[in-house]
Amino acid sequence: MSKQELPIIDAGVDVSGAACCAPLACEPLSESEAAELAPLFKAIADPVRLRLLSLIACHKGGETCVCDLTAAFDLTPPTISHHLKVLKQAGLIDSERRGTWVYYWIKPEVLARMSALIGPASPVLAGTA
Amino acid sequence: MSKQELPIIDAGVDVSGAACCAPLACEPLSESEAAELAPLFKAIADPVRLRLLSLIACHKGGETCVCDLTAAFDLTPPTISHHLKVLKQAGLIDSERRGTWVYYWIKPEVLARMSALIGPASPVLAGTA
DNA sequence: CCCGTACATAGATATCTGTCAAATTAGAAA
DNA sequence: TTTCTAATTTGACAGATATCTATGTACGGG
Repeated sequence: MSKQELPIIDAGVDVSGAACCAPLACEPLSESEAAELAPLFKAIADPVRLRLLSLIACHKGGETCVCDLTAAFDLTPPTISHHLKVLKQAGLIDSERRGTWVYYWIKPEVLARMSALIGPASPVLAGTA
Repeated sequence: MSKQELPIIDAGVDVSGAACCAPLACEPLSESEAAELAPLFKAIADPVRLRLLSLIACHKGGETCVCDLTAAFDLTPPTISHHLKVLKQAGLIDSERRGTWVYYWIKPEVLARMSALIGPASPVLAGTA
């Protein structure tokens, strides 16, 4: 948050006085906000993890055991376990062991926050549409 | 789309007849859908590119010249150019050269599609909330 | 035409990431 | 306890990625 409050608006003005760009409209993401949010998107920026998330979310009851997830891919159990760990460490899912099996479920609030951030009403990404 | 229509629901049933999971609720992402969508999220899964997108989107008039973007970072112009290329190849932004400067703008439809996919009303990620 | 500025490309390199095989932990059942 | 199954951890390795320097291209002004 140190060099981020520099007047970005003043940039792009050459000596002739002709600005190359219009000023800002909404408030852009700060460096620290971006650093905080990027890992969330990185967690779902993989086809396997996207499908894992989808499979977990679509399960009636809201939770899925790892055995079902592993069965849906050509990948080895360690690889699935790795991807689940990435999703969990990002805060997108949570898990609990019950007996032999481990169950995973999604945390919808986090997904909703990410969705809102890139959605049409976002205060940091409000499009021109 | 080959092995994806396998009965995932049947997995997780052990010999004792006790299922470890409930069946599916909504329709999960297919392998090809995930392969198509993941690169979109990968494009914004970087703090620099997230801020670039935000800076571009927040610019009044809907477009920004590269000089402004480069000025907002500690990175070299080639690095910014690289990230803009990644965003453009993913289809999130577009650009045009006008005289000396090159202008970038976002494509809100694509962002909106991504937002809807992970949002609360998603048919492939409908949460338990 | 030549020069300077804005931006992109090419090449090099250090780091990160996805995957697997092998070993490990946790629980259930005999 | 011993054994079997479910899931995770570890270690290794190939491939991707973010960044830089150096070079190239496009445009405008003398």
